[in-house]
Amino acid sequence: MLPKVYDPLPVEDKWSEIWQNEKLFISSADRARKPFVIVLPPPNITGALHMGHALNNVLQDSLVRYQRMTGKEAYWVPGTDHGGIATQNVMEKMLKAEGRTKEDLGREKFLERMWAWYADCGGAILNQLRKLGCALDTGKDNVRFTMDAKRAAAVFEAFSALWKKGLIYRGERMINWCTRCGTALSDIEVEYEEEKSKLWHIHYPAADGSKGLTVATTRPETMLGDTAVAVNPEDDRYKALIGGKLKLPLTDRVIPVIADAEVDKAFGTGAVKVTPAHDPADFEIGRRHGLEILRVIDFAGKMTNCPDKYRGKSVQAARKEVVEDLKAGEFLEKEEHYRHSVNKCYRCSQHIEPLVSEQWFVKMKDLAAPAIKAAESEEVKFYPASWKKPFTEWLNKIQDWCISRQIWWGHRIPVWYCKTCSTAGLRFSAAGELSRVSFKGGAKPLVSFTKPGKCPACGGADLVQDPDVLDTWFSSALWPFSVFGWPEKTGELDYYYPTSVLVTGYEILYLWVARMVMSGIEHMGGPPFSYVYVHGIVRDKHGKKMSKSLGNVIDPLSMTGKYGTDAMRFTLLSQAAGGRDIPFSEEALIGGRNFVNKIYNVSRFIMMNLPENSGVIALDEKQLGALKVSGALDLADEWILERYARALDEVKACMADYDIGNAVSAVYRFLWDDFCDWYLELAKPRLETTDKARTLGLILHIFGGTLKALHPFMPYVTEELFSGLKAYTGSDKPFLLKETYPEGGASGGTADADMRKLMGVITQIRTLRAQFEIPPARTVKTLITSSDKSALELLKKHESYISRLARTADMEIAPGLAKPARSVSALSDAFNIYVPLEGMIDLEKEKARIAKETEKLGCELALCEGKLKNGDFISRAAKTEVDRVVLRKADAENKLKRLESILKDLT
RNA sequence: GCGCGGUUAGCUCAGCGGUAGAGCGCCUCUCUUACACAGAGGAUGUCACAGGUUCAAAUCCUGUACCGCGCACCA
Repeated sequence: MLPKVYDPLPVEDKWSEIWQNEKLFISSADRARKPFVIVLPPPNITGALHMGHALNNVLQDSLVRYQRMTGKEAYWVPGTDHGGIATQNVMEKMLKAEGRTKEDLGREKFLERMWAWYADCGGAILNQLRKLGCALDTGKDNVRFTMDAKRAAAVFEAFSALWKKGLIYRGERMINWCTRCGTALSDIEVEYEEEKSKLWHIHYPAADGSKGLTVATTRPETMLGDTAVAVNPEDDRYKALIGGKLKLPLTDRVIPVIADAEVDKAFGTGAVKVTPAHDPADFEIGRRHGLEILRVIDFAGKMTNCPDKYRGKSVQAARKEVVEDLKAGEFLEKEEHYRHSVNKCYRCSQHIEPLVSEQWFVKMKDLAAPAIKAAESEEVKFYPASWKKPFTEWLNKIQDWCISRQIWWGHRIPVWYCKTCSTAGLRFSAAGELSRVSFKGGAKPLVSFTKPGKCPACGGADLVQDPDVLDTWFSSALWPFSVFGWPEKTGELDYYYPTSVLVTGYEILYLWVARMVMSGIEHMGGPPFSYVYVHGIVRDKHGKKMSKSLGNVIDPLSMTGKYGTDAMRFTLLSQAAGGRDIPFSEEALIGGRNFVNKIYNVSRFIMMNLPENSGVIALDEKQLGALKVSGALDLADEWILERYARALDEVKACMADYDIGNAVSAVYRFLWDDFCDWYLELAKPRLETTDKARTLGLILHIFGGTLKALHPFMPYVTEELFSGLKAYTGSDKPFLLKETYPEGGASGGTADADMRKLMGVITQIRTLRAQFEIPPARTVKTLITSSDKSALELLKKHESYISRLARTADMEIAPGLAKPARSVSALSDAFNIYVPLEGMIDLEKEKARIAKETEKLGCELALCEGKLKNGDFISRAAKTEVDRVVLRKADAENKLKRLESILKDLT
């Protein structure tokens, strides 16, 4: 005897292993079939997968499996991402726990550790993806890594091509510097957070001893690097001072007052201290006016180039001291409370220092233009479409991309320098490693994948590589074609590129998606995918972002362990609609688990009824067709086939729109509401008769098809149950993924309408029973009458449905039946239903029921009458609508009349 | 400041021009031989607010409020 409750774990372990061993998910460039390709957004090898990954992967898996079953050569390309700064940070933390730093190890040893970590963590991630049921082949030769040899070749090719086109350059610019990570970041890697702070008003006296002026700042410590004060040229308060000199407090420097139209007269005091080295806006002012760039904060976030007392102090400490000293010197006019946003590193949340530094950049304007066009023309189409605008707007405002990172883990910049020729431009650390390069100092770049044999200028062989690595997103940007071996012209590349759809969260739309589109167009001549399915973020149940510090992280694997993978997939998918964020709670998984159990129990029910060794009994399409033609099918059979077809049609329509959530719930509703609650209940008695084989055949046909239909969404339970029924369904395919997705093609016959009539009657009788507290086990006598003879015939013909599902006995179905005394009544369509209840009847209760019903119908009638009296409605509304209202009115009138007569008889 | 999304049953959300829906929760009855992770029945909403368009508005338009998220500026 099968257990009553489904146990997912052994099933999942079994199938995930079999699927991998059988190489079920591998794809070959089969030119006879249309490809459907998704490249997996490669997870960073920073640790375990989180809920967001689970959602992302479950969505992709559903698409891939569905497309595979509808006949496409579906391929989901797996891989992992080295994850640059994020992963290096993980390693640094581990080293810290050992009491060491990466410098203790040195670059080479550190990288060895990183590769060992990749082997562990990368493997673990693939394992987790397998557990989620992902149709990814995780075999060694199929899994890519953003830093493996082929991807390294792609990175070099891209860098070199952009360099040759003059799109990559090295320059001194204002960049975002994370003092904790010790590296430059691109503009989109900075996050902003509102913080309470102060606005300090500082008086700068004039150099000649006159009054001077007052500036307002949120960063007093940067005054040590001021090289001017700017005012608006139209500002009458300061016009006289323009061109004059000010004495910079706390220093012995004198700085000019300059006029710049960008200065907002209304903000603060209307006078701006200008620190070109440490503020992007000031940098621009400095550039316009040829101001000196005086760096007072170094790469470690410590003060430098300033009076001794501040030197070497942190920015925070210096700020405090500077404010105190200003106060002591009576330069501080006031302190205002002020809220403003501070820049934070997206990887470590520490403050970002804007500083001027020499870095590698990619010129973006020319690359962005065709990408904007692709989005606007919908060559690349977004789901939901609302992402198109932010996407193009971001590209329109794009700035050059800082691609160099001062970390060790990543693709080393493929640029070499001759020690002899470039001495002035190179700086070495104490350990003898090249630590910084300056083109301003004369370093001459040689772009090469491997170390060049000799310097083309002096013939010397002493060449060193640029110490920096590339932004991790540089290699990610190439992913949709690097995975297929680009720049080699491989068969895979030719067959699979461009890919079909990219599934990703909106948080990396600019970091990743935009850059893939640009690189695809630049290097491959066309966008890397035609659709971008943008999903939301999985949040906690209060809508808060899950984070370790908040302690609200839900681990997907512990959830699948507790509720089963299929349950979690179902829950995520049904909530994923519309690309919005998903508030996720453990309780939500219960619904999914219950559904899985329901499916399992259908199978269990079927198994219990199957004759042993019967061979194939499921009906195929041909047999069904024949039965239909010969009229051998019962109304319920016709009905369930119609509902089944309609559900499948809905799935098809939804999937075409990437509306996976609604596709799943269409099958859910069909299986649970139609198939289980009505059809199986009606089929039960027939399983005791000579109709058994035919009924079982139909059940197997539909249930087998439903399992196929559900398989893309809930792969494990469907595979397990389908395989258990194979001997009876006659399937010759080893796996559901090899089956053809069932087709709908609902015909719109009369079965549904007829069945609705019966269901209405049944529901009414059930309601009466419940309201008059008739024990479920007890049968009741029931009379059904109507003036509609053909409708009565329908009931008469299917009397057994009613007696079975409403537990009636001695039913009388005939026209003109009088309401028996001491009976309760209900209306359904054209039917009057009477249930005699000697002794049990509560007259007042029945009267109240009928009164309530009468009131409802009265409202309905009034509504219809109101509409029909309205001349505008008659003349302007669609004719079908007017007809409908006329019918509704007639129906309400008719029912009211019947109720009235029932009430009269009620004594 | 600009933009995007949200505001519907206690909770989470679907519906997006023709009589308010689902799941969970709640109440009543039932361990009826697939399933109590179930079945049957029930209660519950001026669809944020104000205008407008329309014969008809939760649904379209405009504005307001509140919530969330981007982007920019914040000296």
